[in-house]
Amino acid sequence: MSYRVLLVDDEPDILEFISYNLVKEGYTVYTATNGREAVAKALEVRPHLILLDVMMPEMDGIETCGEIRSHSELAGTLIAFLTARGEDYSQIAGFEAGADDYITKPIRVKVLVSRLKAMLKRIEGAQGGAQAADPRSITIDHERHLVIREGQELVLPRKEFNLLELLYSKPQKVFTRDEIFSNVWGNDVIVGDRTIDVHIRKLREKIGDEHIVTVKGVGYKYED
Amino acid sequence: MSYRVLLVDDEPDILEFISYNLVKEGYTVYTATNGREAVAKALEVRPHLILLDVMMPEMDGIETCGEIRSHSELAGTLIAFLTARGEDYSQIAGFEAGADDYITKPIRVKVLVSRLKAMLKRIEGAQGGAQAADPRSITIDHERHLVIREGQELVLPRKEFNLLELLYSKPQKVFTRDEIFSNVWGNDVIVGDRTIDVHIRKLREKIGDEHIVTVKGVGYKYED
DNA sequence: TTATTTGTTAATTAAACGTTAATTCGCATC
DNA sequence: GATGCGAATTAACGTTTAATTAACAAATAA
Repeated sequence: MSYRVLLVDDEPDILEFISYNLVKEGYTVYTATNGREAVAKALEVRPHLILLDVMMPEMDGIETCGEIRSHSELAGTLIAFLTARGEDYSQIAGFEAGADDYITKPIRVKVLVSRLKAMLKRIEGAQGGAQAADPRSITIDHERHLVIREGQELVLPRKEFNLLELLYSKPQKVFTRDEIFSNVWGNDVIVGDRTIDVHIRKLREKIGDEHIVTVKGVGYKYED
Repeated sequence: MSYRVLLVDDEPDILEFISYNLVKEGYTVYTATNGREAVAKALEVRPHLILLDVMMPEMDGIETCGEIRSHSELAGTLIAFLTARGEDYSQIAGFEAGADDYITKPIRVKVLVSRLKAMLKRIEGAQGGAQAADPRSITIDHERHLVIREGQELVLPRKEFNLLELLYSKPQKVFTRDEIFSNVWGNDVIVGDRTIDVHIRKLREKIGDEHIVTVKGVGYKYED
């Protein structure tokens, strides 16, 4: 299931720009061009996250935020403010009003997306799947020597399992090839270069490409 | 600008709980799970305030506090102790060690936040905003092989990463081309003159021109 | 100015990694 | 001790990305 994001800005250009990029990232995007519309739409589509421009005619972002927060049906909805750099005061006011994050224009797509991801990750744990949340993507059952992915039990061959175990032991940490060799194969075994690649490939096939990231010239790491 | 708080506790759950709440309050939160990590992180991010669990394995809070106080760069950093109610005060000797406040678990979020606010208010007046130096505008995460700039994670190719690592290791020090060559390329590799320039250029592109300064006829240096 | 050093861009070369299929290994079974 | 079989490894080649060079522009110190 993809996350629903409600985008609120009075500038159609910005709306389109952000929308385009978020859709490309796999989000389901809804839009509104003013505060009232935003509240209505939020009640309708129950977005996981609302991206709210601070500066809007009539009902500004802060006010809209307050409005949204006053609806208990929307509790747990993340709100992030969009604002031009320099509107510093709004940061304070924004958090006060109940914002979860604060993003400055001009918008760098990558920054935006990574911030959204970080926010959404939070609710993943917090709400236990109530309305948002992808399930924790994979877990390892060491005892039964199983990998569980989307509720499904996978049996991995020994080397693949050990490799995954290692990477998974420290998500985000980049393991060099040497580290991988000495941990999975042992220091005295000499195997060719492609051996790791092939195992990585098989792992990716089974647990999903997105989880194992190559850092060229350095090594590999596991990501959720 | 939001205040930077460094949270130190060996319990991930507590770390997450407090962190979540402080972030919600608008603080920028950094974490560490032991004393050594805490000191390193403190030097890196220059927090306004450090929230330190007293009971930790290996290097306890008191010891960590002493360590921090011994770094003159961290003068003016506020330190608050976290401790379970009932722990023997005399044993703790927290204030002795240079603590600014003392907060007992179980933690009530509102209490915690108001105490932090009160403490931070003190430095606001006292140092007129010139308090704890700004953190480095970029940080290097060796483990994840990432450079973080304005909250944004950058992935650098190996040579660029190594080059930045070197310059960053001693900000302000001018590294000669020879030093750079022998450290980043090794003594036996021979590459052309422009190679460094090109890498410098790419680095500048990614982390911002202002950080890498040319000292003509001598070399390059990193500045914050 | 002029020589020297550095900056910039694009083109080239080199490394690292991905992929597939074929081969070898270890081990259980006949 | 032959055979079957999945796992592990190697081999060969393709692809991608990084590193280097080359050629020239710009800046700077003598």
